[in-house]
Amino acid sequence: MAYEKKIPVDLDCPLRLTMSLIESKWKSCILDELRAGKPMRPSEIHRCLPEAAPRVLDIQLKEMVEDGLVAKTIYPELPPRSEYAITDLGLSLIPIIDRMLKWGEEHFDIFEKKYGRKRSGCNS
Amino acid sequence: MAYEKKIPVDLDCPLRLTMSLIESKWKSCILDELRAGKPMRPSEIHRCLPEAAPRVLDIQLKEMVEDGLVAKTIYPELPPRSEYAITDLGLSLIPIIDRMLKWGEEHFDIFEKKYGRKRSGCNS
DNA sequence: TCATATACCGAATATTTTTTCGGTATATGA
DNA sequence: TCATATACCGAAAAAATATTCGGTATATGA
Repeated sequence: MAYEKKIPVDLDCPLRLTMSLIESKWKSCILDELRAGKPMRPSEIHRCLPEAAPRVLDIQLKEMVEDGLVAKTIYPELPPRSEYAITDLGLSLIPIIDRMLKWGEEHFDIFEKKYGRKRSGCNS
Repeated sequence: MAYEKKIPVDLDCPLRLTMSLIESKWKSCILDELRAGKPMRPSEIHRCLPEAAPRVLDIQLKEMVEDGLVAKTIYPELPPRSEYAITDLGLSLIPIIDRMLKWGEEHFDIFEKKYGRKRSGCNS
């Protein structure tokens, strides 16, 4: 099968474990989108994270389901409909996401000055 | 030059900014090693993180210096000696590292059961 | 009829990250 | 003398990740 992670998560140490669950480019943003608890359709998530290629979101959502951070519901309709919702486990990561968000806001200027302007991407 | 990141950090959103500073495989572990404030020599860090290839630590330390998370002192001696110490900026990330560490400890069992045993790596 | 939207997947490509290997130079102790 | 340790770097290979493209199937509305 394509796109299978060799080692699903890193069990080397607790820190690496946590990191490995969220370090893929868009996972933290996905959690941030789902944090409110409202289930979202993939297309909705895509629209919120326009910088991310849809395929990557597919893959990362799938991994997050596998890891138990997100739950998927498929509605047997046509055209197809499915929804992703944050789980309790995923929710327990939100305080971490929050701190990172806050840290990023507080220190944005330093890095913008240092490495240039540009700004678009995810709407946090 | 080899091993230069195309985009030093991700300025798309505050969350990605923070993530991009620490998402490389060993950066969070390096911060965790340096958190106490005691400057460490590269060889010392290597010994604490035996799973990491020395070259990677070199590279990631260099990036962290560039990003301002870590400060480097070179002593003009022979054989060469240098030390890396966490900066105030790096220190401000420690609460995040801490939460991730704690989360990892609290949820280790789930993932160990799910994805297998194995345990070595960094000594947190 | 035809473009659009839906969710998802495989394959190929591109990019990034990590790792391995070899080399610089010099001091120390066996 | 010789292996070892020190810090660091470049190049190349390997591995992991991200991206792009095209395809499945079907309902809706123009």
